[in-house]
This record gives sequence, structure tokens and C-alpha cells, in this order.
Amino acid sequence: MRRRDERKRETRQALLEGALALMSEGKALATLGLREIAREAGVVPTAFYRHFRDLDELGGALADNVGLALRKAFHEARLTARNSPNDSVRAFLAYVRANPHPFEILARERVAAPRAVREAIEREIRFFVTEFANELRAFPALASSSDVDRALVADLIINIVLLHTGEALELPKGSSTQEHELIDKVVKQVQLILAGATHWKS
Amino acid sequence: MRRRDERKRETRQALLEGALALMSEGKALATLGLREIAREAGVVPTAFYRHFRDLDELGGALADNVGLALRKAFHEARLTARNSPNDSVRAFLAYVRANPHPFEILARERVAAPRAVREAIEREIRFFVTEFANELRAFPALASSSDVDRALVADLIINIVLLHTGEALELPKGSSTQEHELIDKVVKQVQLILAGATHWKS
DNA sequence: TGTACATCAGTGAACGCGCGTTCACTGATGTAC
DNA sequence: TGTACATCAGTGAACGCGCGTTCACTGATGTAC
Repeated sequence: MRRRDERKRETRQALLEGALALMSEGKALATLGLREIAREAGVVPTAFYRHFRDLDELGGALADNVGLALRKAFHEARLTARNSPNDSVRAFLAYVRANPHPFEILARERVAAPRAVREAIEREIRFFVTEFANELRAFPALASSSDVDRALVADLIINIVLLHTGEALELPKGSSTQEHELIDKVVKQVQLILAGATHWKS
Repeated sequence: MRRRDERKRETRQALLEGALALMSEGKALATLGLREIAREAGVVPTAFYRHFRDLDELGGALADNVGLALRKAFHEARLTARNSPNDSVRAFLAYVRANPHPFEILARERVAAPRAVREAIEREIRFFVTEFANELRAFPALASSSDVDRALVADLIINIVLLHTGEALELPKGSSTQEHELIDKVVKQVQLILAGATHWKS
């Protein structure tokens, strides 16, 4: 019960990665077919049922993956740059560039996926916003703000970063100029938001 | 050639509205079928071909509709509240609530639609951002900013409003409390952005 | 260690279904005289 | 105005195709003795 279990896990992973691969070619989760995913994973269609009841269940598993990646990216960004939200954003974006797949899904399926998956993703994002709002205490200008205000700022920053993350992942592979422009824009917008946060009380 | 033409236009409209109706039930454009749309429009599947070469062409027509709605909403917001961006946002959101369909599509298909449609929508949004950036000249604190900075602020505000517009349209029909909370949040975030814009130079 | 049996991940044939698309049609509307 | 012909939006039958799902199977891996 070890070689067998491990092989099973590998096939399951192949199915998830097959779905991810198809999605990063621009296909929406809702348009993926069971046979299509099985084909991509190099497995016969019926094998799918050994791992997931149906496509919705696979969607749920993908949402979990996405949540995990988000937490990792956040953790990374936190380690890299403790005190400057500016560097945090850059570190976060660097992580995203190194692991683009889950973020494409996050940005796209967040609004487009079937309800259940969308809600799972939204839950992940909310959790992430809460965590980030706490982090913002360390930012001197926001130390004395109310929790509500910090949540507002965190929500704003994360949404804007995720939105532009989705945009960045749309860019053709070679276009690093456009990519830098986009990152500059995001960094400036985050600075602007933080500037606003220090001069604004609800 | 008048009654006939008009009837044809009506059928075309029925197809577009059928697609819109299906989409506001949560279906993504990419998952809509030709037969499904024809059924919704009360017309035989083959009649579709009298109006559109294929589903992509219908997608393009929908993108045009969306762009038009966006311009109208903007015009409305501008008329209602000339000088306060605050009231502008409220007027914009009021228009959205009165004409939700195109905005659901805008918020969702912007990231999820097939490439061609997505690009058409993105073009509309960019046009809209430019127009709004010009409007921001009238806002005293931004009168002396550079064009680039105003564009940055416009981009930020429009993206955040559109994102939450999509969120608002997800809410169940009766929940006006949540709706007001959401609107409050957006208004506050816009205020915060404007506060930031007045205290920040790139 | 060797043998006999159990498990179960992956296979491959078969099914019914809705899809997009083609085609020849029909009958109301439009045009020419 | 009336008649004879042309147009063409919408119809309905037919097609081939890929889909999700079922089922009995096989053969490698695991378990018990």
C-alpha cells in the first residue's frame, strides 16, 4: 500500500496539473471537459472517476491549490521585506512571476468560475486580506488607524495587486518592458493608496 | 424593406438579450451554446446564422453593447454630479443598479472571455479611463497634477469601482443592507484614493 | 521465503445526448410594371 | 391599384462529433498464512 498509493497521488496530481495547464492557455474552468483534462494528464477518461466525483470536485481541489499558493506568496513577501510595503509588493510580484499558474486562476476564476469555486476563492482572498490588514500595523502611518480602516486599505491594495497580476499574466512571454511598466504602475498605485491612508480617517 | 428589416433587427436584439439573460444567471460567455441562445431568444437554432457568422461575432456585438452602456453610465454620472467625485461615484453606482446586465458582463468577461472579446472590453475601459482622467482636472486637488498621475488615479478608481460593481451584482436580490455596506466601502475607498492623490507626486 | 487470494487504479467498449452546421423549404414582405 | 416575380428571415430534418457516464475487465500491487 505504498507504491500503489503514491502512483494514485501522482495521477491525481497529473489531472490537477492538466487542468491548470489548459487554464493557463486561456481556457476558463467552466469550459474544461473531463475528457480534455484526462487527455492532457495522459490518462483514459474513466480514470478521472477514481479521483474526483465530477468536475466540480476537481474545481474545489484547484481552489485549495490556489489558496495555498497565495499564502506561500504572502509568506515569501513577508520574509523578504519586513518593513516596507513597497518592497513587499515587489517581493509578492516576484513570487507571482515565478509561480504564475495559481495566480492566473485566482485573477480569472475569482469572477468567472462556477459559484462554489468562486466562493472558495473569495474565502481565501478574505482570509488573506485579514492577514495583510494585521501586517499593516507594522507600517507606522497606519499603526494608530482603526481596524476597519486598515481592513479597507488592505482590501484595496490586494484587489488592485490581484487585478494587475491577472493583467501581467496576459502579456506575451517576451515583453519584459511592458511587464516592468505594469509593475511600476502597481507599485505607484500602492504608494498612492498608502499616502491616502495616512491622510485619511473614516 | 421596412417591416422586414425591423423584424430582423428585433430578432437580432432577442439573440443578444437572450445571451445577456443567460449570462446574468451566472453563465460565462465562453460556455454559452448557439442552440441555448436561440432557445432563450425563442427562435430556431439555424436562424442564428442570419445574424451572426458564429458565437465570436455575437461576442463582439455584446462587447459593443457593454461599451455603450459604460459611456451612458459615465455621462449620467457626470450630469448628476459635476464637481464632487464622491457624488459621481454614487450616481455611477445608481446607474449601474438600474442597468445591471452590461456591468455584470464587464466585470466578469473582462478577465474571462475569449481573447477577442476581452480585448474589445479592455479597449472600452481604457477609453473610459482616459475620459475620466480628463474629468479629474475639474477636481481642484488634481488640477496641477501631471497627466500621467491623473491617469494613474483614474485607472485605480475605475478598476476598484468595476470590481466592486461585479461583487454587488453577485448579491442576492433582497439584501439591500449588504448592498449599502458595499457602496459605503467603495465610496470610502475612492475618497481614500483621492486623499492619496492630493498628497502624492510620482 | 513462497503461495494463494484480495484489492483497486487504470482500461476500453458502449450508450444516449446535445452540440454546431448544412441544406432545401416556405411563406410573408418587398419590388417592378 | 392589381398582378407577377424576387427576396430572404425563419423553419425543420439530418449529419457527424465529442461529451459525460456505465460497465465489465485486467493486471500490478498488497495482504495473510
